[in-house]
Amino acid sequence: MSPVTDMPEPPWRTPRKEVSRRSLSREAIVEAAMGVLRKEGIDGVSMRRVATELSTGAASLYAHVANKEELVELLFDEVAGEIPLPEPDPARWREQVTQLWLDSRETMLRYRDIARFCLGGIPLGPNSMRLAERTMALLRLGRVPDQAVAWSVDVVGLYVAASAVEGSIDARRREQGEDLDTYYQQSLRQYFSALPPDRFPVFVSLIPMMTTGTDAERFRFGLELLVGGLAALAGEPPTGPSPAGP
Amino acid sequence: MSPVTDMPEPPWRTPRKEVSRRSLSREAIVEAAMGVLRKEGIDGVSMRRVATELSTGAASLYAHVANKEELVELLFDEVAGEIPLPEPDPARWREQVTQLWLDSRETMLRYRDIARFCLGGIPLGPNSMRLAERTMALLRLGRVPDQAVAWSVDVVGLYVAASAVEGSIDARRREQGEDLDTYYQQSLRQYFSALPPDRFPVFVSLIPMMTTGTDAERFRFGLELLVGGLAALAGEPPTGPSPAGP
DNA sequence: CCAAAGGACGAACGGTGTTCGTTGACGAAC
DNA sequence: GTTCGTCAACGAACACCGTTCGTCCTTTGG
Repeated sequence: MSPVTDMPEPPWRTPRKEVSRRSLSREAIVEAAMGVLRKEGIDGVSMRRVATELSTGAASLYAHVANKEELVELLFDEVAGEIPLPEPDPARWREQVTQLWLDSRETMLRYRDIARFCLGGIPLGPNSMRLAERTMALLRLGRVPDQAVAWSVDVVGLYVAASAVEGSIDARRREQGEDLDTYYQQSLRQYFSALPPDRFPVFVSLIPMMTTGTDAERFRFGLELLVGGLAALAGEPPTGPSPAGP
Repeated sequence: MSPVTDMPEPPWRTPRKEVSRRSLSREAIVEAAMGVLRKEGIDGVSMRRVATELSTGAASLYAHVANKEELVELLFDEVAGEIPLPEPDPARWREQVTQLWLDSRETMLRYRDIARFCLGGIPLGPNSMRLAERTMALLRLGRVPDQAVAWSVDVVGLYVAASAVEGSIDARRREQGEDLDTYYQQSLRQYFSALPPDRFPVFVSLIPMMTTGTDAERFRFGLELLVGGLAALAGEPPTGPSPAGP
């Protein structure tokens, strides 16, 4: 069409080599998708969008990836690979497992709302399995009963993922404009304040404490509830005044 | 087009009354959407699908509902209204709050994957607020510290919703064919068994316990971890051998 | 009785995941 | 060296999705 593209190939260039046609690969697709995920979140990762990133069409991806679900699985496992794993130390198992779960949430959060995948199917990729193995090893080192170990990895995984999803929503709001975040918080507080105190006495009286603390602090509160329960199952004495004391 | 529809109205019928045009309403839309939700899950609830159920077009819904998000909010609150609320009894607060959260999960599960909404924005409808109020009242009755009460409703809500989402996936598989469910379980067990035991020693050794128990049992395990933690914060003595003992 | 108001609705816009049929380049066999 | 089969690349299309626009037509207020 345009004169530029209508120009014949100059003779000193081999006419049809370019960048070697067979350039697409599973790794390239995952890498491109990770870039989109990082920039725009999981909703930005569409087959067309990823294909565009590789300057091709969506149909081309299906030669390397079964469908979008499989692509997301690959993405999640890539993220799971970035979670730092501790070297198990029996004396510090409780601290280590807590830190591991904190790191899990934080790593997921670095990739926006990728955690939504966890809640739609158990992660089974190699990195996810490594994570599960290490988690179970830590709990067993802490003398947590076997049945509790087996269930905890699922139960706590659910909680971590759910918290990461909630955190990603707040993070999105925060980055889309600092004002929008405070506006939202204010309108929420306003809605709460407008509740009829006779029908919601407890709720209204606790409004100040509901908007207290960051997502990360609330997450840690729940996490320590869970880990504390596991420690109790392991026969450890309860910690002193315990978390979230006033 | 067809001869049938081309027929003129018979004279003994008032020509343009039919069923009284103004028939759409917010309630009718929510009711229709609830029907679709019950039958096909939240993914089945599209504006077009709900409109078709009311034998109209999608555009007609927007006069009564701002957008799909608002419709889903209304749906969730409808579901929240079906959760049975206990009459608070100080002596049995722990049992009551446990039962309340068990009922929450079960009620959500009756409406497929509606719980996915919880993880995309805090429910603020009247029934959701009633639920939150009652939950906080129970915890306070149990002498749980105020800050813990305020955070628990969020933290445990996250866990309940996440577990309901996971449960809905299993439920879908179960109803789409009993065979498919057992096939999935078997192939999962097979995948686990094929893991190299030298790299996944703990995981492999615990495979039998990982596939043990129903979703509801696993949920209860985590729930009792959380409630136990809250009871400890309230200064109550720990329960005997505690949940999930072998 | 007429005019303003607003619900109903068909059509369209720009997106989505996925499939189909064709093209064209490569490696192997002859 | 030529032919042939295989398979990645790809454009087009299908069936959806949420939402908006403009128009019709009924209902209501004056």
